[in-house]
Amino acid sequence: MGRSPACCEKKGLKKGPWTSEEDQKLIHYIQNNGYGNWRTLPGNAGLQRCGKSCRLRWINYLRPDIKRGRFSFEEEEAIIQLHSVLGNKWSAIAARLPGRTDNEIKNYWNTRIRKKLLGMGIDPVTHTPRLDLQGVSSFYSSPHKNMFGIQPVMNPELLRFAASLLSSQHDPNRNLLHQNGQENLFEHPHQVQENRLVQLQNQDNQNLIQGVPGCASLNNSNCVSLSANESAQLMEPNVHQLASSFCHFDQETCQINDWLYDLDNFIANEGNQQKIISHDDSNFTLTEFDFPPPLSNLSTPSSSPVSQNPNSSSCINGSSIISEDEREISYCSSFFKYDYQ
DNA sequence: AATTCGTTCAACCGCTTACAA
DNA sequence: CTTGTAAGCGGTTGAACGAAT
Repeated sequence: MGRSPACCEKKGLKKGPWTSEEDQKLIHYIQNNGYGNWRTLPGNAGLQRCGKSCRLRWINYLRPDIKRGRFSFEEEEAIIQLHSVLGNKWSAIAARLPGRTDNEIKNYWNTRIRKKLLGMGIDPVTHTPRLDLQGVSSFYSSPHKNMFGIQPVMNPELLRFAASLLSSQHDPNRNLLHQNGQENLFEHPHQVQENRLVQLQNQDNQNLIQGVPGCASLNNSNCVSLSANESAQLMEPNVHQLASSFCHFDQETCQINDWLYDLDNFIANEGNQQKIISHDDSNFTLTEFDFPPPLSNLSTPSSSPVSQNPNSSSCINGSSIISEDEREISYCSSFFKYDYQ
């Protein structure tokens, strides 16, 4: 492919912070002429900058529709959810957060959210509990505040469950998951093509649980079971799983109020599939979605607002973070349910 | 008051992608 | 099909700032 633009290598062009005079020149020029050609823009606008620098300055700072200031809690939550699906696709994430730039989100992720997740024992890359940490499970299940003064924010049972599933991937002999039955259970208005319900038997999952640090409390519980094939599918190493990490955090009282519904989900993305392990009062549910087109084909800039409703479903596909079109694309051809009680 | 350390974020750099010739 | 160019993207850097010592 081609090299980077030669304009960046030209000598005599100014680098570094922009002055207000330069800003005014750029704003004035774009307001009158638009920004069709960044290469020729600097010369036409009377700026001693390369087009790349002008573009960046406009997009990240001068654009009139930029929302500046602190990220709201809803925005932060949206970033985490979107990152769990899209990874470091900052521009794709920014496209779903009106008024925020990719650069701003990237910075915010690297300086705040990433540290927060690490502090809570969550791998910010995979969004899974960091199993390398000793006693991570007890960390989550502790009724006390952790070292950061924040109460555990995730459903500890869900964490254990996800940790169990994760751990089983390393040992094919630990196929404790057993498919028990099927039935149609779910019919979504968006043309679900194939529904599947798998009731999971109560099984002795000692081996599985013992393989997970801190999961002893699940001994004798009724662990779910997948077929070997399905288990292997779910446990692909490249699966991204979201241990959705934020909750109702009352900034005034500095207390965790309750589980967000969002917090009871792990979301796994694998190729064109998304798997969500969710939890309600008595059941864990594994939901599997097919994405006919790859994620990269999901629409770009959407003006759909970020959900402001804390009660909205955490299912990424079902939230308003993703546009109706995308939602339609995302809805699945198959639906698995694994009960865990 | 001076220095050190940590954090933030604007800007840069290098690479990839898209597209036209 | 190949090549060159512009635009876009993500990782990284470093100046500025505030807090801690």
